[in-house]
Amino acid sequence: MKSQYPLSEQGYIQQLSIDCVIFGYQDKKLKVLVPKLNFKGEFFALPSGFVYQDEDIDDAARRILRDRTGIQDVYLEQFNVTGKANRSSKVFLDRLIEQNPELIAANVQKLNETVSGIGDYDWFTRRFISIGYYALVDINQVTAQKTDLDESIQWYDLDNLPSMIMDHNQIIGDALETFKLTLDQKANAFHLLEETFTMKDVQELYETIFEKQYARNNFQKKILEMNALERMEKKFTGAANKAPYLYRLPKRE
Amino acid sequence: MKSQYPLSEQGYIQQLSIDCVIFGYQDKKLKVLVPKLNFKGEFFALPSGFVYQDEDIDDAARRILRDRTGIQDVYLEQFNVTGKANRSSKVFLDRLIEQNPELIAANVQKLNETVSGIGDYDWFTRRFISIGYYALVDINQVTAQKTDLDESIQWYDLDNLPSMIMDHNQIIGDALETFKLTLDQKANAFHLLEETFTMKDVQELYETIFEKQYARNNFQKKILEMNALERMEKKFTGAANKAPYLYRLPKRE
DNA sequence: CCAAAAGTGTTGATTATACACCCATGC
DNA sequence: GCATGGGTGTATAATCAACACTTTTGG
Repeated sequence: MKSQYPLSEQGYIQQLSIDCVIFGYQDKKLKVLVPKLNFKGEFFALPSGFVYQDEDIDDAARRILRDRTGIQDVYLEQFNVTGKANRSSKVFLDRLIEQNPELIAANVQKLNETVSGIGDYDWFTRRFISIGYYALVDINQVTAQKTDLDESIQWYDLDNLPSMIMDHNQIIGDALETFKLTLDQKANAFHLLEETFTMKDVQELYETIFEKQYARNNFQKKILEMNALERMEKKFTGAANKAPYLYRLPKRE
Repeated sequence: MKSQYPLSEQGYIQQLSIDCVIFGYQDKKLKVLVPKLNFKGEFFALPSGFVYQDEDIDDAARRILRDRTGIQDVYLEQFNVTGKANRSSKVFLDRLIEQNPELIAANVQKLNETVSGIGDYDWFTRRFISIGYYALVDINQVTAQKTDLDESIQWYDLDNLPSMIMDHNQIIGDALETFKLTLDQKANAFHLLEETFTMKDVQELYETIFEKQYARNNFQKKILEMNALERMEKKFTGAANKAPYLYRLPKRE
């Protein structure tokens, strides 16, 4: 996926980037998958990328997720566009170079090997319009893999995010806001759970997302009345109590 | 606002356009302001434009509205991004040229005088990502003015729109859908009315938008409970009945 | 004083929340 | 049988829609 050529010659649409906010859920916590860039200094950046000339923007978002995190076939929603005139990664890149002075050395080959190689400085520091996507993934099903670009890629609790480059913290906030605001409408929170799940799982998820408690029986009614779930066989856990039903999203054809 | 230079040299962001859907309301009908292009043939196109390098996308949308329709200071909302790989105006432009063969004549000066001058054919027929904005305007306050680019600019009933170029009919549909879906949340429908209005005006507006009837008293309660309106003095119409209160949106500071 | 339309209060239905009960499960 | 947690039914509260009544206005 990497290229010897500078970004400006790889057939991308100019000045347009896609930023992906990947939400996961575990232990009653909402989490975001955040890569840490493989440079000296603390540089956390959302999985981002550009759009090929012959590629739908939705496909670009999926490709970026796949290449950067190893995650395939996830639920995706576009949530907004950030387009301030002064929005560029110049401040971030200059700070990065300052802390990684070897990058300006005449090691041209190495520069071009890194995707954000400083050979692309001019291209990269132009003003960028960013289309934001959020993804909802089953954190257990997915094993995020870092690329050469990343020193690490890790899940962070939503209330304990690292300080990120540019406006990426802001973008995460916008993604969360849109997710919560449209959740009832889209009924998409289930994508954060495993393929099958109990009603208790759903309730705990909702309680985490909206930060409030629900009554067990009424919650069950509300969810089932959406007719969005398929009831499966019971789940025998070995515990000394009635086995709960399992549910899943109906197979999409 | 026009330029002798081709579009590619005017400092726009490449392959990024803004399309504006301007909603108005009159005689219990929702309307959209649609310019008809000043060429032979029936070419209806949303007011569209591009984003300058040093310009916020929101500002660009406002500028496009102002330059193309004469409308200033309107309520604007970004609603989505259309980014299919095969999205370009090539089909439309070729049809336009076919019906306007004089455009390919060697009259270079005239070509460059028109904003969509065919001198820009290559630039213009590239794939474009479109950011959609919808505007809500007071149809009485606003007198749309056509530019040289337009043969006419006219309000069309939403249920009687002309067949438009590219995916512009689709974009209008998306704009309307988002408007309706977020209306309660944003409480922004009032921007379609005059500066002051009666509760009956509001009710008729809502009945038009949602295509259903409301009970007068309950509707009044619902609207007032939003606390979004300021009650003014009464409106004496001369009719032999109780004068209704006037309302307005509180002055924004 | 009357007709017309606006404003507001009151009732009834619907829906949402709280409470209660029963059921399955493994020890 | 009993403790535990799940499923479902019922009562209560709150919300929303329907009805009724009063007020204002100009003739």
